[in-house]
Amino acid sequence: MPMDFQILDADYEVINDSNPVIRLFGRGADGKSVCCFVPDFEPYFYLKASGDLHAVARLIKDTFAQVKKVEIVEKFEPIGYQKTKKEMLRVTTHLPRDVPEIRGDILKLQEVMRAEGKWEVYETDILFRNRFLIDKNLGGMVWLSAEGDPIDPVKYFRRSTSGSSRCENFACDSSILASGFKKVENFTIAPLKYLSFDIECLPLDGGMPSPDVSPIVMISFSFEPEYRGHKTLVLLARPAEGINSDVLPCKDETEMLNRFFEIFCEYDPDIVAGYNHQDFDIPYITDRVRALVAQGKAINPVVGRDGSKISYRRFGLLTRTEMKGRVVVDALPLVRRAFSLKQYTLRAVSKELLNREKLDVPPLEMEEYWFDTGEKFRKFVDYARRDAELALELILNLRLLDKYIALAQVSGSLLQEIVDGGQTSMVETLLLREFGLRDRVLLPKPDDGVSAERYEMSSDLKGGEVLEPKKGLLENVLLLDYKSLYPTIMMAHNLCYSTVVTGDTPDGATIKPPSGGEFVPPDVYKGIVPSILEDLLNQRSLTKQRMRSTSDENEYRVLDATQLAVKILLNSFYGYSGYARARLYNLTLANAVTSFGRSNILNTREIINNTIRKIVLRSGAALLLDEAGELSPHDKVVELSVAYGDTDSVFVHCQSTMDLSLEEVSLVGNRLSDIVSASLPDPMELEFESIAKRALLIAKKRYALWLFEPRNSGWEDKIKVKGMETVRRDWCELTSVTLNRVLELVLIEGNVDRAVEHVRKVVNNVRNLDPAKDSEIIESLILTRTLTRKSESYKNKQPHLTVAEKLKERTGVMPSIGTRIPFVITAGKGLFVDRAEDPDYVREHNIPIDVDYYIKKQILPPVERILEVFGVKLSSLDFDSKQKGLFDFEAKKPEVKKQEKPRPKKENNEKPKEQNLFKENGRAEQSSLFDF
DNA sequence: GGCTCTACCTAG
DNA sequence: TGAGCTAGGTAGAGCC
Repeated sequence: MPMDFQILDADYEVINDSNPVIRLFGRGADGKSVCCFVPDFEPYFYLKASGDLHAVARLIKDTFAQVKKVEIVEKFEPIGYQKTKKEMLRVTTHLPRDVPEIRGDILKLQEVMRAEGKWEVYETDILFRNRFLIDKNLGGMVWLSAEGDPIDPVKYFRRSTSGSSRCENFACDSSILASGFKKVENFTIAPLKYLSFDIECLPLDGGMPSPDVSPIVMISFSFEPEYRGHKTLVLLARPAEGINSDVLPCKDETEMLNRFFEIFCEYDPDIVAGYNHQDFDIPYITDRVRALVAQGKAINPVVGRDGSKISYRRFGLLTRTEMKGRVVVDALPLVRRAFSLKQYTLRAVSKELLNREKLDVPPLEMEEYWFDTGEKFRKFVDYARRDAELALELILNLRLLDKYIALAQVSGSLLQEIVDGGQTSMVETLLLREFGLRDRVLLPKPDDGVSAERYEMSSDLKGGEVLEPKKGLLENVLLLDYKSLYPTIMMAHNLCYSTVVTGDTPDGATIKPPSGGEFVPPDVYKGIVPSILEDLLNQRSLTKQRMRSTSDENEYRVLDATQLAVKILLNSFYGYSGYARARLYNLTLANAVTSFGRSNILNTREIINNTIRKIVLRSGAALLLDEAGELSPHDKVVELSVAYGDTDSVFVHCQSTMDLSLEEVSLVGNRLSDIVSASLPDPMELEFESIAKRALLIAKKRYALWLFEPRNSGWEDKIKVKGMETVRRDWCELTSVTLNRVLELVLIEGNVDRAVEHVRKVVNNVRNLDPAKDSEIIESLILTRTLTRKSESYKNKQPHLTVAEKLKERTGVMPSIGTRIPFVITAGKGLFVDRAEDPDYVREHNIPIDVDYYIKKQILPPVERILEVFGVKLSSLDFDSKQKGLFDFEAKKPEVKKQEKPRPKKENNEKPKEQNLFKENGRAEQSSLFDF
């Protein structure tokens, strides 16, 4: 009977020291965990040699015992348009590890052969499991239907010396030896099992615990679905009585650890979650087990589905863990990537995203709590439990994995690689597959020297064009943008590694980008990357189509994640081409893409400003001047000018002597989109996005819009802020709240007077700040900045570095690189960097705040940048001088009624990245402090 | 006050 | 945040 399962992980095992067997781990539709063994797949790579290839082939076979066979094949080289394929050698080895072993030495045969030219090896650094997945057109989270007989992995591996000890603990529900398999289309996700865990250590003197000496005293679990009726479970490293049922007291730490591994394997999770467990808990457990074993304790730390033990590897600062057959998912980096927050402590994240409180036990009192027998002990246990719960809730409630699962499916990379890494592995997987199908070989990864050289060169890569904004407050601004600009440029102009002219000269005309270089047109050779992009684009529209027709909520979510994943992949190829560590790096290509982009946006501006110039609105139609002919008094003439644009967007200012309704402005928007799109090569398209009733343009990459978007038969409005201090995390909340209010008053109510009045009040309140009374006010004065490097690598002092070093002095623990450090500026003399202080410390010690700094450096400059558009001067804001009536900005009432007050509630899965003033919960809270 | 440099964060 | 890219604004600090 065929077995259907979703591929979670893959690797290989060597049988009899001679035959590699692929192992595919997965979860079946029936809920069973599966290991599927696939024999008979062989490792190989390519060699470009010169001279008599038959002789070279013989020499290779004679020289290397690792080589199983050598064949002559016809292949294109990786980069450049080529008229014909070249003969190359495909070298098959016995074992996967033979490939890296001989790839260097094989090149030395060139001397032996006294051959001309330069020999090269290709595809020598592809992991065997990936080679298999790529060649068989499989991939991570793909559904597979496998035929074959059930086997006992223990017996199967008995012949193998390397695998025998491990497979004793083989942990899959079923194993089969595949005789055949095929990919299955299935838009559901297997019933995955999620487990998260968290450890508590007893540090010495409240400092950082060290695995050599500091014991693990508790391990908490959270399960989805339940484990034997438990949603959570807390293991204790000591006996205890009178504790509820979700607690498992053990004799000692060793017994607790053994129970941990037993429960772990019995539960058999697919997803192993935690918060920062990749960097902390897993390495700690690994080292602690090693320390205990060294003391003669017996611990069997199995976590892998194949019976492998817990382990980790450090690459510099980065830690990687692997649990065979499972996927290790650390919620911390996922939350970081998905949400722009001021801090990423579990406490801050839970509060912000789950609206859940983390419980707390002060580090210095942990010992006291642990040895307590009453309330404190129970608190400690609940605290541990809560942390495991929160980690799992983050992943499940926020659906953090959906996107990654879809990315795995669309790109063909394994889920673990995608969760751990960036775009590189996905792009390379797609490239390898497509290059293979088109008989083109791929380069190995460049070594560090080559990457460094390329890195120097990358200054030769120019990016997008940013148009100078028409600064000030504008009414009726159309927002148009190019849908997937760079991918569509690559498709439209056939830009690819395989079409760039580097050697062979094509017959006929070529495509010449503004940046230089030449590319062959698609009828000469259709580019590989453009083909991949085309497939992705088609896949996206098919997915969207299916979304419209499905009524199944789960399927809808999977499809939505899929179309998002496709979009991400579409946009990854350009970046890869200019990435110094890419297998395929080509600045001619990368520059061609951006240069077409730049000339495109400039052309667009030219067309709108000088070719179209005006649109005539007449009986529900938007006409060009030519089409309109003679004008009548009923016509509305709209004058167009591009007010701003950045890379792929254009803001068009619509001016008329008469009032314009949103519907009328839309007519113009649709017409512009049609005209400009028609002038572009397929599939490039300028889309009409939305209308800004008012737009405040401050500088390049800094603006605020009062946006209207069509929503079933009506309009939905919101404020969108880009680049300004309200969306920047290195400004305090008081700044963003104040600025948001100012923007709201100016953009929606058009009332500059009230904005000025508001700022005055805020300034006054800060001036008269009484920190003893308003200790919580400090909250809104906290700035945060990321610690980006080691102390010694900073050339200048930095406020957050000052604070980080103070923290190290006080607690003994230096915050790690990548942490966002909160700080406030305290009163005193001297440089401001020296007056940065930890907010908690300030609160505890009642240290006065530098009120002047907050007024002069935090509130006024950003506010002034906005208000100076209306002629308001800074001096009028700081003092209670009476400066009313100087400016009289009379706002026209918007002709479309604003949507009624109740705004959509902030949902948990909504990214706070995009600021919406009305959702700013800060406003209501702050109003008692600053806004009366 | 203007200029240069470092540092950070954001737009796209 | 040790692996996609560039463009660009603003601040602090040191220098003239």
